[in-house]
Amino acid sequence: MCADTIAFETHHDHSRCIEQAMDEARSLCKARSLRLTPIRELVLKLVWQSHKPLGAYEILPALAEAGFNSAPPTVYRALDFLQEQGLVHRIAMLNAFIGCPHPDEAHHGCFLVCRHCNTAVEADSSAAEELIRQQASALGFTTEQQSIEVLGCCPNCQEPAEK
Amino acid sequence: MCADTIAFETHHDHSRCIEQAMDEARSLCKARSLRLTPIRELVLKLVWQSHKPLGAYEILPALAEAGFNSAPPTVYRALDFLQEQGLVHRIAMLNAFIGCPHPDEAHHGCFLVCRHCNTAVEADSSAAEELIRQQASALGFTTEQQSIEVLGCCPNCQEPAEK
DNA sequence: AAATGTTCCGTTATACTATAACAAAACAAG
DNA sequence: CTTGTTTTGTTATAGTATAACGGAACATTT
Repeated sequence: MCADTIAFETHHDHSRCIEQAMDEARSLCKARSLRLTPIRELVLKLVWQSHKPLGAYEILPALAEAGFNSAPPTVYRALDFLQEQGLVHRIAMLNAFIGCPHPDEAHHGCFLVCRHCNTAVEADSSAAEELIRQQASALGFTTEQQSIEVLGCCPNCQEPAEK
Repeated sequence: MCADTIAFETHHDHSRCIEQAMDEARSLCKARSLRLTPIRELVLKLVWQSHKPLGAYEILPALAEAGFNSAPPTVYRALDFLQEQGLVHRIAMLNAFIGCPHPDEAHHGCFLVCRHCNTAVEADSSAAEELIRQQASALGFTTEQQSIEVLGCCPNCQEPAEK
């Protein structure tokens, strides 16, 4: 499993994560002739404010501060767009959204979410996914979309916060 | 992957599924000295009415008909109990609940949900789970709880309802 | 630049999902 | 039968998400 474990590196330069994500988003939208509007850009940036999944309603106040309309449909529309383009993922267990570190390649991903610090890492789960796909296929089931989510304890929280 | 694919068998005798599930629940609760109260029993039976995941609010009217109080906390309390005892699982993608065909063994399970007919099958995913657990472990992440959910098309819906 | 069709956004209302908090009832054990 | 515990009733509210419609912004063609 290769993963962007940078999220688990406590003191990484997070501004670079944000910059890179925004750059990728811009070039990806350009390549696809899609409009990364100010709202969509801001929502993406807010989601990338940390490596912790963010609820839709946590985004609203920041939208309001930035002078935008801030009713739920606004943020959900932006999140829908970003999800469709693979720029963010939704974590169903948490009803929350997290930025995708490699939106170029189509994938589902496997999310490791720490119960203690709430940090989530997206790990490549292609081996497990393929295994599941094949086993489902043996039952006559055609896989269209997978969701693999793991709750547990990240490396930083192992010692200090037992239970 | 071994799975109770009976859910995909269109004309199976479903009353036997229900009976077996209720029997197992009764003996399991007896063995654990827990009370399978009338409400809990009814909720479990309702969840087992079909092999399609059921929303909590779809259970309420049936509770009311049966003469019980039917406010949300009633059904959520019952569902919480049933989940804790492994008698039902919650499918996060759907905000819905489904009966567990083998509540005796602790497990997470992998749910194959058909987009068309909504039928869900619980498949054993221990191989994939172990793979994920090991890979997470290599990143220093301790797995506590896994959720594997698959959307797709079941064997019965393959031909008729393409897209 | 004006007209036109499309996409995006603002706005209001509402649906759906889930839990908090506290009192009353049922139960189990001594 | 009394006491402590578990379960249920009840009211209220929190949290998550979408429907529907009109208006604004944008891209394209003339």
